[in-house]
Amino acid sequence: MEQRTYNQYCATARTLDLVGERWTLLLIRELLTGPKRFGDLQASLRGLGTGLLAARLKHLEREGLAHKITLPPPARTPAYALTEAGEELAPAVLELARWGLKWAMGERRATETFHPGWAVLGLRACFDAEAAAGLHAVYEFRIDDEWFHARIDDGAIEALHGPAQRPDATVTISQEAFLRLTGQGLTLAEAIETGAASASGDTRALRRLGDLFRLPPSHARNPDQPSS
Amino acid sequence: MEQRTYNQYCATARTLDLVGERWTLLLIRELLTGPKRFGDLQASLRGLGTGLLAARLKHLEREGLAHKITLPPPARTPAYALTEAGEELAPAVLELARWGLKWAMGERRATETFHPGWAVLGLRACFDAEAAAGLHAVYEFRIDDEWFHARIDDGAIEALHGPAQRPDATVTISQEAFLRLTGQGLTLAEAIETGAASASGDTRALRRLGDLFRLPPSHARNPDQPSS
DNA sequence: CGGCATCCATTTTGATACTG
DNA sequence: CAGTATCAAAATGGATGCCG
Repeated sequence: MEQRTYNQYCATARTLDLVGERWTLLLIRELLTGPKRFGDLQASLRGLGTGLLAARLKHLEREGLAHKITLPPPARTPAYALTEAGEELAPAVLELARWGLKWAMGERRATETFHPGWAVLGLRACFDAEAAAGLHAVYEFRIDDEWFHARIDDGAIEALHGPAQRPDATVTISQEAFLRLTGQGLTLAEAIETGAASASGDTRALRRLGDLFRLPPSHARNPDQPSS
Repeated sequence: MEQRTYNQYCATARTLDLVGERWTLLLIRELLTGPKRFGDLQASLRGLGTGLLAARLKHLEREGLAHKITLPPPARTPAYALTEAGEELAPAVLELARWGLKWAMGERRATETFHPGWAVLGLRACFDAEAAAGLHAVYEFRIDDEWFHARIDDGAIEALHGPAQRPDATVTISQEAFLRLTGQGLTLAEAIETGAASASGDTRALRRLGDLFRLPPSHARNPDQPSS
């Protein structure tokens, strides 16, 4: 299958031939925060059946965007990770995310699922390199039972699933509060005050955390309905 | 219709709900070089039928990404143009293009169509803002019977379909030669030497032209087949 | 748990014919 | 031209069932 192509000698069209089918870019989004297991991928992507997921993963493997790995001990379980080519789709995915933050985000709809990893990728989309000048710090985020870490090195950020080895600071927060943190005006300081979050570790690193991310001004027009 | 949604409270997924369907991003790509008429859009997108094209345009209108306009006199014919929200998809589309230039371009396949407008957008994707420091110039490109112009203002570039009002320099070139110019190592100077292109106008502006665009090193793995 | 195969109802698409 | 109507082919989704 998968013979459907735009048949255009155009870089955009060629890219969309590879990653433009339904679910594919969301699969890549999932893998951008680190390797994931088959079941975890499916759990994150409601509506994507096992058959189509297997087909999409095979496609990504065949095209050299992802590969099957065995997680390091003690896990030793199969998982999927991005190749270099796959990782390099990050700028494109983050641009789509930035556009969505500005033009399409609004309120969460009742039918919509949410996973903290998406917001962690949102951190990357909102990262302000200038604001991070001179900063070298590793933050750990514990959101309900999912842990993430972000490593900031000057103007660069890396945001991955899983605990940090040696975090400079740790933030523990409920998924619900984290959602408001990234999606709305709630600041980390406010979340801590109200008890929705708690933080520990290097105080200087924590003070800078709030300034590292900059949400684009929202111009979303239809915040509540899928608009037909 | 159009009720199919990922139902995820995620900026990337929301964006793909709006522009992730087949043809939609290519439609936006077409409009990024300026307003286009229904028929011209269809001519650029082989395989897209009139029915689907009409549906996609309606969708873009409903979502506020494009709108129907009447071309200024003497044309006075209907066309479609991007709104501000639509224009702002340019960074995402250009990132997809940059990825494609690096990882998916290779040789042109026998079945593939090509339109100069795509390469003009490629100029934007390859534009090197640093190299354009201090430059303010308008270039006109005449590629077979299609004319384009690029306005460079320091680190900014604008690349649109249609003639320039007052170009500083004009380059006339065959579509075939233009293709090699952007897709391969051929330089403008070489093209002019071999007679494939001719240039006129401000000499200083023309001399800088060749340095304004930087192709990413190609890592394309399967240059010739749609790979199943 | 990971992953493929199968069957089936529903959508989406592609191609073409047709109308103002 | 611009756009609708129509229909066949393909992709999707959902539910299983199976096998290591």
